[in-house]
Amino acid sequence: MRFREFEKEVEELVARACASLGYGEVEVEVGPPPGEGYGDLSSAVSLRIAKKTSQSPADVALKMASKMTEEAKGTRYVAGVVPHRAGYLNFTLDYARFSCDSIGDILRGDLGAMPKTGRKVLVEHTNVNPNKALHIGHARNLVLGDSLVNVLRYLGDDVRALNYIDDSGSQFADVIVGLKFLGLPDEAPAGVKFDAYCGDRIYTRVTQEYAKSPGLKEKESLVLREIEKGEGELAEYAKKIVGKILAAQLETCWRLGASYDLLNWESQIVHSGMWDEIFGRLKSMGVVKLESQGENAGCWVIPDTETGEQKVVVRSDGTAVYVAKDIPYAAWKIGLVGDPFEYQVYGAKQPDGAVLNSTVLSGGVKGMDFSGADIAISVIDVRQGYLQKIVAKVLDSMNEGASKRYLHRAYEVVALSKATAERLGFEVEGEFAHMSGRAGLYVNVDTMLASLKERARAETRKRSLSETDAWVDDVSEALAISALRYELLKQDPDKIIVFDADEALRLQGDTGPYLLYTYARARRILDKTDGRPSIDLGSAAKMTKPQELRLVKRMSMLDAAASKAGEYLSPREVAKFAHELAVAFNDFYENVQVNKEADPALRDARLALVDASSKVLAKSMTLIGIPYRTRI
RNA sequence: GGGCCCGUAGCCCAGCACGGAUUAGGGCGUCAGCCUCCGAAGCUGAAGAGCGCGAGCGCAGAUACCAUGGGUUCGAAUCCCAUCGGGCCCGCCA
Repeated sequence: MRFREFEKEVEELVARACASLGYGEVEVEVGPPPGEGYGDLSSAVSLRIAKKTSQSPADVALKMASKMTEEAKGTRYVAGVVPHRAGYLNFTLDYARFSCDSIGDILRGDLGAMPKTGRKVLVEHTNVNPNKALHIGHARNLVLGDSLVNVLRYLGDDVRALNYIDDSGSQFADVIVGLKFLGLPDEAPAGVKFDAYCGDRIYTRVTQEYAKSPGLKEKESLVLREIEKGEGELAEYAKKIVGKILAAQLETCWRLGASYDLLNWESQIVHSGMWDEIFGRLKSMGVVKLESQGENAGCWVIPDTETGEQKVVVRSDGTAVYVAKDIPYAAWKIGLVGDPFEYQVYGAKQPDGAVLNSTVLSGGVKGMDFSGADIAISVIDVRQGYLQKIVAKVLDSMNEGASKRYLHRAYEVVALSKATAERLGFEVEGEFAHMSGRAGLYVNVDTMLASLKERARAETRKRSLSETDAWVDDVSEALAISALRYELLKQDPDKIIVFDADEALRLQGDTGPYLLYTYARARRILDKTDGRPSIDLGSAAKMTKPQELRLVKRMSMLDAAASKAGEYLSPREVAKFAHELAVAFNDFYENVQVNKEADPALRDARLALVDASSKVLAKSMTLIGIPYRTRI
């Protein structure tokens, strides 16, 4: 987008000035000025040069500015260079030209999406154990991962979204225990989703029963063994149940706007033989060794040379531990092993129309080009950091530098506020309580969305008395999704989100609905006009109000926000951008008349600005998976 | 014992990645305003970041201010070290 071009011009000006004034190689950096009245872009190079050459920063700035003023005339967007007495160089934008170009680009459909990079990226996210409904902690994972997928695609990467299903773990096995050995029905009661039924009524129940009757716990290992074997009546039954749970979970995922390209199954990774191959290689390379003494005697371990500790990877009974299932998956992703899988269409329609595939061990097609990515990103909560590090270390030992291509996007958990946890019937000592699926302490996404939707519905109905119920329903759904996604995305991933049910129901202030409202406001202007959005250099020059200029400038920074999001694997940069753009638009809206403007050329230019900025807002919302409506 | 993360107004957060220009921004809440004017899910203003008390004032203000104390620097909310408080991880569970 055009702001980046302006930046480049400024960087070149500065670099040339440094060279011609004999300052030598200086790292040119430009950034946003601290506030208005300091131009549109600033550079502190003069401070650095002053230090190097022991001159006063103001003098350096003055010299450089006078050098650049002449050259600036040859640029497209740099209107002027102003030295500041503190030693900064401030550059101002030629707004007429800039507005004309920026708005023109966007109206022609150029929203800053980048050309293909050729980089193949896998993003693994969601990964909910198939034994319960998604709770709001899972939603944080999904929102982060799904938004990241969108952002990276916008940045030109070839991205596949992966969802890993742990269908051979104890959490899932416990559901089978409940169904098979506690005699619980394998149909959910009317009105209850199957995933919620399994999580809320079976899994928690089985956990309680384990405490009461120790014999039952043996059934868990029986189920695990049968599942691992992969054949027989119990295994077939488990397969059927996992499919039902997954289908219910995916409904929620899709409702949240996520979509996936591939489902990976833990059971298939185990059966694929990848681990045996990798294990063999690790043995011959001496990365793992058979411990002969101490408490790990009889186990294959990875020694940590720094701490002297060991991580067991194969138990003394010969079975592989959890990380040993993660290692082949990771190696498969970045192409350190051959692709043993075949692929089949999973057969359900996703919201964005993308085809969802599933791995199979036989009966599918080969060579779907999922494995062997340049970069693999795993969105997994911070508690798995240690294990992810071990995985990365093993990858490095298989292939020098491999861990640079295997990235863990960690994020902190979602906890429940004291008030919310207590309302669920739990006693809380501190300020908040960690969720626990086992204990039944969590807030399901579907439940939360239902509450949000009801609140949104009441508000929407109040404002639109003559609309149909279907319309109100659609809008309320969009508001509910936006509220939840924005809430989970806007906060720093390193910080725990303390979720408070009341607080989260807010539809005002810095929320998702603010974005929808702003978009609808903008579209309203375009609906109500007789004019046509159009712009040329002459009409662009008539837009001189600070609110107009701020809006144009902000709008042209979407690509910069997305780049930052991609660089730091942090899509909330886009959420922040969307919010800032919405603020800029509302400021414009309150202070600048569009349809009442008497000068038709200026009116049309403003219409063009409204059209363009609303398109950018919509695009930024799409990147973070927030739906928008022309009216709400 | 080892490691990771967090600590910014009553509450929640942004700013920290690359140290700089100032009133350290925003939301919630509180108080006061704005719909004969393109949608009030919006916007504007005030109070709120140190100390004291009769809670509104007073004291500060070459400046005090981002948990506390040091350090680096011409310059620190931002970098480094230590300390305190909170959370998490370190299993032949997954």
